[in-house]
Amino acid sequence: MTYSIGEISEMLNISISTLRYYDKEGLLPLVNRTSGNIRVFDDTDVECLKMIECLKTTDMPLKDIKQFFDWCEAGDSTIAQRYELFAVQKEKTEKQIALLQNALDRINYKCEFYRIAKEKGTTNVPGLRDELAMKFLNRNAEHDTADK
Amino acid sequence: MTYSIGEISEMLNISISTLRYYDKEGLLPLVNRTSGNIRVFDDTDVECLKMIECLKTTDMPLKDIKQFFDWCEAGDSTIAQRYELFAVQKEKTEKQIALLQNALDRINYKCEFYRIAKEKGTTNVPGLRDELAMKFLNRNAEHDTADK
DNA sequence: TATTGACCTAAAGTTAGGTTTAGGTATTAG
DNA sequence: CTAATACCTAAACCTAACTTTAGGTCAATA
Repeated sequence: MTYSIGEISEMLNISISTLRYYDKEGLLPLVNRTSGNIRVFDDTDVECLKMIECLKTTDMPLKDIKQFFDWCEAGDSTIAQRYELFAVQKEKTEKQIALLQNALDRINYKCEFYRIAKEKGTTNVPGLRDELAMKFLNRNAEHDTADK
Repeated sequence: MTYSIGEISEMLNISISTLRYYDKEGLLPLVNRTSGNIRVFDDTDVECLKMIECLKTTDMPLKDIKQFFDWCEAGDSTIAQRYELFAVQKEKTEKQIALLQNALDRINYKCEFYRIAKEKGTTNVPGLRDELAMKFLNRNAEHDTADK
């Protein structure tokens, strides 16, 4: 199966200009062209793009993704580097998930805090501590006092 | 307890120039100054900065973080908006974690693939499929054929 | 008193990862 | 044959989030 750039754009939800940008940056070294210079994508190009999306999700910079594809092109002599790249990315991604989980816990606490504050009509809820909200409350109280 | 910008920078591992940038962008509306115009941070400023770090982890843009602090300053009339902000961010973060987990699964597969490829000295490992590696193998094979 | 180190501002510069624009080519439907 | 649509390149532009630079102030120390 082959696809035009427009079809790939629809399939993978990547804008046409982004696909061309990736190509220009050397991230799609295997894309063929017609005699009329038009890009022809096949299923393995789709695999490449899915790998790009996967690595981009983990915040790998495009230049590192390109490095990976360059190593792929270079052949079996670069297997160790490629292994290393994924081993490092695995570590980074696990850390990133842990950080996000931590952030999510704090956000859940805030959700709960504001859910109750919404019910009560005030952030000054006895028994529910929120340093940040308290700071603003105190600041506003000082203002009010100063105003008098 | 109060802290200088340098102490805060060390404590939270945020560069001094970034702290000043946040202040300039209005993300630290509550930081006091000495008579000599020097910033004096207190523990609630530390809380603010931790909240900024938390939200930044979840990829919230600084302008949205500023919006949150602006709502905090505005007082109880913005509780519903603040609740909504955290509810939305909770959803986004859960999705982001799921995406990352998915990417991690693929990366783990790649690690395993390259661990074995490293052992065997080739990516052409029978029984272990890797579309991407195969593409490069085939391409190189075509090259070799064309070269003859 | 002089120097050192930490602080200040404003403004320019940087980087990644695109998008937009301008001008042109290729393919297909009527 | 021609008009519409999809494709092409090169180069300029854009945005977020910083960082760097240049020129100056403040505070403690020798």
